Amino acid sequence: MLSNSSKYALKAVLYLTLHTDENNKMMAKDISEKISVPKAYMAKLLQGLAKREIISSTKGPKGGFYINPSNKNRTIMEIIEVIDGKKKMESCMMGLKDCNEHKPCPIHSIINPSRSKMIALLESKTINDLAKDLKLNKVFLPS
Amino acid sequence: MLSNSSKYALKAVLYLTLHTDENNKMMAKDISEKISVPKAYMAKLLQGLAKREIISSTKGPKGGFYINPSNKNRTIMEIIEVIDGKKKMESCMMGLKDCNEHKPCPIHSIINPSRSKMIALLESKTINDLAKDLKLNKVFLPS
DNA sequence: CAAAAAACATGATATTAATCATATTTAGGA
DNA sequence: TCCTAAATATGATTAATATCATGTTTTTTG
Ligand code: FES
Ligand code: FES
Repeated sequence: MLSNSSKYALKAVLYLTLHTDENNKMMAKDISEKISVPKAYMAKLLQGLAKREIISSTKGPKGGFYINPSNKNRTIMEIIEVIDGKKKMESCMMGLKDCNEHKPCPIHSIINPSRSKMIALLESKTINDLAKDLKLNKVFLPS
Repeated sequence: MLSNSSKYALKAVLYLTLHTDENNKMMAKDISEKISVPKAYMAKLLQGLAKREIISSTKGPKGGFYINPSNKNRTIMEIIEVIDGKKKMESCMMGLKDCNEHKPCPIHSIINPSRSKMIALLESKTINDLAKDLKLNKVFLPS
């Protein structure tokens, strides 16, 4: 439902939101250490996120990755989509071509209401929302 | 969240529930064709399900796989657990060691209520429940 | 009892996802 | 301007899933 890569990406984006801005950038290597993600893998993910403008980056000395104000308004779902693709979460869990009320699979009624709720929330919450919770110590980032 | 193998297993079990009993058994090959699952893979899955007594089987000519009355009371979750293992569905979606209210990850409050609901339903619905829906044409099995 | 038909057990291959490595480009500072 | 530090692009390796193949055991039937 959520790939490993998405988890790492989300962790990284939240970490960056808490600890960086235009004049406090951070290198891939350091981020990877802070959130315990393999560094080369982290770098690749961050590059992908930067390309899609989920996060910001600058090259060269004193460069690095960071979050600027417009980045903060991305929703959680946007991050997941960039990594896993749009439809992964919405596809039929039993393998029907498309998942809908009109021709539901046997577990559609079990899965779908909860999943829809979940998706709606992921689409409404921004990374800034979650960052606020983190600052208040209401929630915790995996080591 | 739900492996390919689990999907196939669930499809197969439901198909068997509709079309077999002690004196109407079915071979792996035929089941695989009916539900469009590669036959060797299907056979392996069915053997695993039989070993854990999710379905029944007999060897030799006129043998095959089938569902008996006691098999029918298994829950959907039991099938998923046999294939994917117990904890796969309950683990933290961001990678925290354990998922609980006491030390939640940033998306716990988004994910967990819906997921708990889903799990509870999967644990309460039996394959017989779903088979009834199928008979009434309320739901449909993937080709 | 012998032969054949089926599941069973086990291992091999292929595909995909995760991880690693490295050469290229860009930007800052001496 | 040249050196160096960083991201970027691209591809290679490894690990995990999914898929395939084959020999062994059990049971029915002639
Ligand atoms: S049709 Fe299968 S989950 Fe909706
Ligand atoms: S703590 Fe992460 S999903 Fe519950």
